Amino acid sequence: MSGRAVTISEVARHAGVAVSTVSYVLSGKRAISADTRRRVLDSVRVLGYHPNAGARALASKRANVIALVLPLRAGVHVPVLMQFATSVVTAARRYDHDVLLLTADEGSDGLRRAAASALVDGLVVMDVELHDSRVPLLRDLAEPSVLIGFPADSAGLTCVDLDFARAGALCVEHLAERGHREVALLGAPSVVYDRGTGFARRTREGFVAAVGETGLTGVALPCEENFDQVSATIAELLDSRPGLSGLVVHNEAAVGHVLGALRQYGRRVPGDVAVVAICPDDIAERSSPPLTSVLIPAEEVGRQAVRLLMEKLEGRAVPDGTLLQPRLTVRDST
Amino acid sequence: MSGRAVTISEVARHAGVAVSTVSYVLSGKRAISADTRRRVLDSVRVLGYHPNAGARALASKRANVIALVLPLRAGVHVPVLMQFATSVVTAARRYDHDVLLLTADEGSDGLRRAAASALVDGLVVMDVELHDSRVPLLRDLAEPSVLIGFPADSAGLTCVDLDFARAGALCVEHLAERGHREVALLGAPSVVYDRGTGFARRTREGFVAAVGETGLTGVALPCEENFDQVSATIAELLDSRPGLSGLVVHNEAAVGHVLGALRQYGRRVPGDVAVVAICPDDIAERSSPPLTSVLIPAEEVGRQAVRLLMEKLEGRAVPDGTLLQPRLTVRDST
DNA sequence: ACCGATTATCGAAGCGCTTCGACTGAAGCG
DNA sequence: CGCTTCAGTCGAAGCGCTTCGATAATCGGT
Repeated sequence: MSGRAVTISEVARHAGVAVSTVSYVLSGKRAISADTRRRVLDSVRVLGYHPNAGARALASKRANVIALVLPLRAGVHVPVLMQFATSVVTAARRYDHDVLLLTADEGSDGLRRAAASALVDGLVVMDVELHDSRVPLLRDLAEPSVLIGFPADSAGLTCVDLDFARAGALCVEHLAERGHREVALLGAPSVVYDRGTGFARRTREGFVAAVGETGLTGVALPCEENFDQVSATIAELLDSRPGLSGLVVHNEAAVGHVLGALRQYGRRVPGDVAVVAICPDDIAERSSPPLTSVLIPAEEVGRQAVRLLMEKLEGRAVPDGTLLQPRLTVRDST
Repeated sequence: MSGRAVTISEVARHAGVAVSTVSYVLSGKRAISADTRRRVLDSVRVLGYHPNAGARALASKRANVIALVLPLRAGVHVPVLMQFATSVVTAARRYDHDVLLLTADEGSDGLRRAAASALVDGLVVMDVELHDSRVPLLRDLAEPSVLIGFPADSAGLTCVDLDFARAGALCVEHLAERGHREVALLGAPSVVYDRGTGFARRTREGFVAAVGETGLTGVALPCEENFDQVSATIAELLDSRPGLSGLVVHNEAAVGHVLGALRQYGRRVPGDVAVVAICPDDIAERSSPPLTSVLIPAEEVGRQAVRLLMEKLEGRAVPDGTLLQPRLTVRDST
């Protein structure tokens, strides 16, 4: 129950200086003598001063808050989302910014409101689809934004993402190196492709292209997320392609089921079928056997997104697209 | 690229009224004639006016923002966390509030900073442990807060949660009704119990108590989250307790593995072993067979937390503890 | 020892909003 | 019919901060 909040003028009085001097000590925007600085900082500490965010925002026209816009869709793997979110928050704090959480269900209006009311200085928009309704708005919003994911037309926007095409290709190349000749991709549920979700489609494209380039045989299939359907898909696959010996799984919710189904049909991993997953490390590690995988570098994507946004807030120019290179970790499944 | 933001005085000029009149139209705090109201609202629409959040916060001493404090711990199931988060955001928006995301890694300082700088009007703190270091701070913060989860000593705090003890008991009662005499609880990883996580311990207590009351035989075991360890635990369990026919699983990450292990050892569900899970519906539904389950009503918990916080912000008194009653959905596993 | 440049500090003017008190005219009342 | 009452509106005073320009005080250079 601290009483009324301490204001800058109380700090000034306590330190025996002008209000503006306190402000300059705290912001560092003008030279202040070492002696004065110390006295002011002491007073700040003694009184427990915290600048009032609203007043600061009003006077400086900077809220020091960025918006994080999350999707609320089926088929996006939530833990990965959460990794993005926490890395965005952590990164933002390093730039002395806070994060306001906006969810997609308020739609574009939510973005417009937050931006127009100067609640936030900029936006990080997650899980952008190929034809995303928020994109036109972002394009002509006064506030800068950074997208995680690439829309079909990314002109005039700043986007960051893992290079999913490369990730898909990397998996194929790894399997090819291991001597596999016939491979398959089990991807997202079909609804995700239909919706035009960039990362799913791009992974598939990368997979297909790499299959061509390496001279392998391969199919890419969507993959639902319940055990029975996964099991049926696997059964059909094993049946129709007896030469199949390599599997790429790009579906966090289904990897466990895939392994279960293979076990069910008596296929050993990696003896009979090698499996590469595109998923977070913890999932790969707690599977049996631990899976060779390409992880989504959520932490880095979030960090880069914030860094780019901060650069834009400073008025600096930034590259339009940033594609992070995937890395494959070999474990026991290939 | 909307130019400079529209201010209330531009709206006032456009509508031919005083600034204060516009303010009263928008807030409804004084009577305004129907005619004036219409003119003002028209101007607001035409000009695309959005009140400046900082100015509003400064003048009214209300930011209309609440903080959502998320944990960043292992062993908490992330999708459930996310459900909480989105329901908090959605609920807050219905009260015309936004949500600032704070993560636990900033610790208590983060809470203090957000509160002291008047960035937020109140806090919702998720996943509170029995002995949570944030609790003392919350207790004497000027800003109201609501906890999701119960600390050991909840005096002077407002807490909401699912009644996990009841949830554990409910599972046992259901198995007893189905005629099972010997049951087991597979809970969280042991680290979660050691940490003093309320929901894990309370579920176990409820389970144990109900086993006693119904006259069944039962054990409660922690459960790690990788397949091989789950498989070993199940093997040992089946081996040491041949009469075992009912399983309660309170571990979202492990349910899939549990079913896989039972399949591996030739046990049919529910023929040989009945399984009840405490987990979100989507996990229960996409398992094979679909699991009888008690779900964590994340949506309702979040909504209630926000409601309670809003009541406190209005200065109304609220109950200290709110326990939500669990409901069991019968599916194909029992 | 005087001058322009520098350095350190102050005072005051807002930033855009809410809210209080005051004012006006019309309605209600005996 | 003069008086209160009240609905409807206005003007102005802040809210706590940043920032601009001004003012002293200090300094090296000559």
